[in-house]
Amino acid sequence: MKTTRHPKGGALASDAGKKLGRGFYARPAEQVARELLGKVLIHRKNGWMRRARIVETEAYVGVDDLACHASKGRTQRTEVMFWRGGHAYVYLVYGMYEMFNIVTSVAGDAQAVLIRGAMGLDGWDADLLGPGKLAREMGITRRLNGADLTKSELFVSKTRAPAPRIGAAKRVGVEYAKHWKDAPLRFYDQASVRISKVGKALLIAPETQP
DNA sequence: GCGTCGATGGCA
DNA sequence: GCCATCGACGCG
Repeated sequence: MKTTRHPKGGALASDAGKKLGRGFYARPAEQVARELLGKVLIHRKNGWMRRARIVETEAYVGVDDLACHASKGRTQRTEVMFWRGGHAYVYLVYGMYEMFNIVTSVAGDAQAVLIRGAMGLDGWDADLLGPGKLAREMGITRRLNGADLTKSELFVSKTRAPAPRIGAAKRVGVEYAKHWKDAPLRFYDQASVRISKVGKALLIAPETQP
């Protein structure tokens, strides 16, 4: 892609590629979480855009998954998780960090993928490893809760990326989730420099293709 | 490099 | 009372 770069990193918004469509998101969270690795997340604003390659995700697989917010039921906070796939679910944790998730599957089946890490593109040298930092640096706030990624200025590019070598591990910060706490639903690109909190003990056998 | 701890506010 | 977190601080 031919791009004009912003001095601090980022590129002209007009150079953004096509958005992934509903079909991509209307599938189980685990599959979407794997296939999001290597894809490019874009947030356009004021004629410019920030692009980042996704390197780490986590799947939350529905009301039966005790780590999934939707397991608490359909509340004001979890409402968008019950919408059809492709919407942003953004919420606040620990009083200061916004978590950016993408709702997946069909309406009524509350699954979502938490975007945990990415690498800045277009000369953008931000630290996007960790969900709190990623959302903050990409300017993703609760204002975008419920946004439709198939139509919004926030979206994932359809551009084909080389399929990364995928590692799986247990999810972070879900020790309370009883028999779900060790489920291998965190996925990461093994070629990525560093992944947030990937302890050796957490690693499951490497995998190859989404 | 690693363990511990506090910040800070929404939520059930 | 708990968090799908992060950064500062103390080690030695």
